Amino acid sequence: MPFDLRRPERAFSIRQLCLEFKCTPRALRFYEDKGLLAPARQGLNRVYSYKDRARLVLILRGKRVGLALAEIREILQLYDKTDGSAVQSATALRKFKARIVAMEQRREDIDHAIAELQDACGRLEAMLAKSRPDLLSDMADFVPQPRAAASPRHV
Amino acid sequence: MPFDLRRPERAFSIRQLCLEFKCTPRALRFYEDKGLLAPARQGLNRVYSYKDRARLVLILRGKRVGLALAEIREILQLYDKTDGSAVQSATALRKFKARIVAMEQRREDIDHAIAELQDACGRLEAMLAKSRPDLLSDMADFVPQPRAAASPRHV
DNA sequence: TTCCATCTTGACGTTAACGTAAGGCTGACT
DNA sequence: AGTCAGCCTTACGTTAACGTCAAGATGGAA
Repeated sequence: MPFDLRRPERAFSIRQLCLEFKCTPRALRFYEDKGLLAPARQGLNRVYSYKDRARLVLILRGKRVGLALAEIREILQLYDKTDGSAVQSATALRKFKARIVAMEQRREDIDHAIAELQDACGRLEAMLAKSRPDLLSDMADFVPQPRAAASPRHV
Repeated sequence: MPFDLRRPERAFSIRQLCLEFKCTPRALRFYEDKGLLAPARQGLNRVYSYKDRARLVLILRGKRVGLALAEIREILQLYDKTDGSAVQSATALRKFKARIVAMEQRREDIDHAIAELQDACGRLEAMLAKSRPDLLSDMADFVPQPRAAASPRHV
């Protein structure tokens, strides 16, 4: 037992993370190549810490919301530099705020899209309810919100 | 006056749409190539109707929320087939609902991301308020909403 | 008529984000 | 000792979404 196994979950192999997050070793190495991750090494093998794992969570979430790896890296670097000089922190703060604005814009896009899809669903259901109600029977439908709750408060 | 100019805004040249939506002619032709748009022609030239313009709005929004063109096309085709057979409509309905679920997942991702960024902002601002309050003066800050109860400090 | 801007259709180039195959190290079994 | 799984690096291939010429049609202004 070469290493601390009392808390075996404090370190992860590349395979473990890949299984957990449904991605491939190639992807993780690629992120490393691009400067988004920097796992420790045990010989040649990569050893991912909890911090690395947390970064990976951020990376994958960033990807899901449509950010490019370069943008995600920049955000992660801002996090890293949070304890730098005051001027650096001020710069970081500005960029964070810009990011937030952009994100909220995307959220509105998503709300629009959802509203439109729900609208289409509503029309389709109304149509089918008249013509072929039998086809509606096995649908796992939660009724689309009574229309009032589109996107009430902008956080 | 070759065409109806009493409502000049009912038809658009490729350039007009590009200016309005900040994209390039190449992009619009590309979308056409991929089956997302099908503008009319006047000779060789493309003439975009209001319906085409509406489709473009959907396309661009889809892009912003991270959908691939192929996915957007599928959604647009579902809209188109809404008036097809009942069975087709039922299929469309199912797919719409799946889309909605996926979209709501993305919305949660975005909410997470925003929350994290705001948390980082909060910490940075607190830090700067103590060390260099002068650097905070010119920031266009709306204070990040009081949130639920301050910020529960689990990373 | 000539010229220019704006449109068109190819066709090849580019970037991002990996996939995939080739060849090699290394520790654990058998 | 062999071999096998799992990791490594290197390097070329692939897909999406366009960008970027090149070469030609066209309609209006000088």
